[in-house]
Amino acid sequence: MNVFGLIVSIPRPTGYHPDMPELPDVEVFRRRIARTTLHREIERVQVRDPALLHGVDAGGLERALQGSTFEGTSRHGKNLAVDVSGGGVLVLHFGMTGHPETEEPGLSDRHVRLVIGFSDGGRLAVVDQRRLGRVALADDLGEYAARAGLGPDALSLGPAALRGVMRESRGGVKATLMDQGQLAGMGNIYADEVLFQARIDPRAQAASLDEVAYLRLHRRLHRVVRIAVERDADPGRLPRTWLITHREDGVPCPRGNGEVRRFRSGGRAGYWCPACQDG
DNA sequence: ACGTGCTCCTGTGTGC
DNA sequence: TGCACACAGGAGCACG
Repeated sequence: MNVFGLIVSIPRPTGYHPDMPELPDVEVFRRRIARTTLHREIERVQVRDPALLHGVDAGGLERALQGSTFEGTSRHGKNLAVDVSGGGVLVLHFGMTGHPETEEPGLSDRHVRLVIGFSDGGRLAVVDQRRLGRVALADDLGEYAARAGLGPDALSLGPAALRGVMRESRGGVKATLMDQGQLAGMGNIYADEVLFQARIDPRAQAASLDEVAYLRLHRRLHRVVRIAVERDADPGRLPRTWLITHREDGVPCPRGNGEVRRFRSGGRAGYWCPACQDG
């Protein structure tokens, strides 16, 4: 290894993903939008990328929003809804790389896909580099969730309900956790995190776990989401004992047991600690 | 009813 | 310097 090899091998923060909107991230988005955009008259709607619109065109979105105000927010899984005073909700899904900008958005940013301008000069923008996000209208978020075939929000499931979902599944525990039709909100990153903290082998069949493991799964899911939201889902502020900042094959386990391993399922990379996750 | 693999999409890093 | 390719992963789809 030469000097250049040393330089390029300086570890960049692994697992740092500025945009990976899963349940905790979307909850942070929701709170920010609730803090900053309510009760302000919508003056203009600028659709910069119609590809994000689902079931509505630019004109329809403009008619639904213009002159109205946002009056409240809700979240279901990874979907965020903003109540529109004229009726209905604006539903936002951030795909893999999306996020809302509520401060002074850099409007020249070419990744800005939607700008909602308020009459007081403020704005709400949707930024989405990879254009996998979605903007839609619905009567309410429950109606949208039903139409989209989403299961209950992951946080709304009690221990017995989560156990029920797992016991009825014939798939893997990680795939079931990420199945938005069973429970909505878990993505690749947080599914790995919850399984790591619950000490469950991600390759296990969902129905094969013992009762204690289901309880751990439920408890850890809630705890992981709560702490992540408290810390604005900012990986840099999450506990260093979490897997999320150690998503790299061969690095030491953040809990001090062996090494983190990469595995693949369904074309997706996952990470786990074989020494910790033996349940 | 599962998993797998492909597609959408853009940006980054790596190998030749 | 460029070209090809893998990878990132949310979600929907065809396939076996």
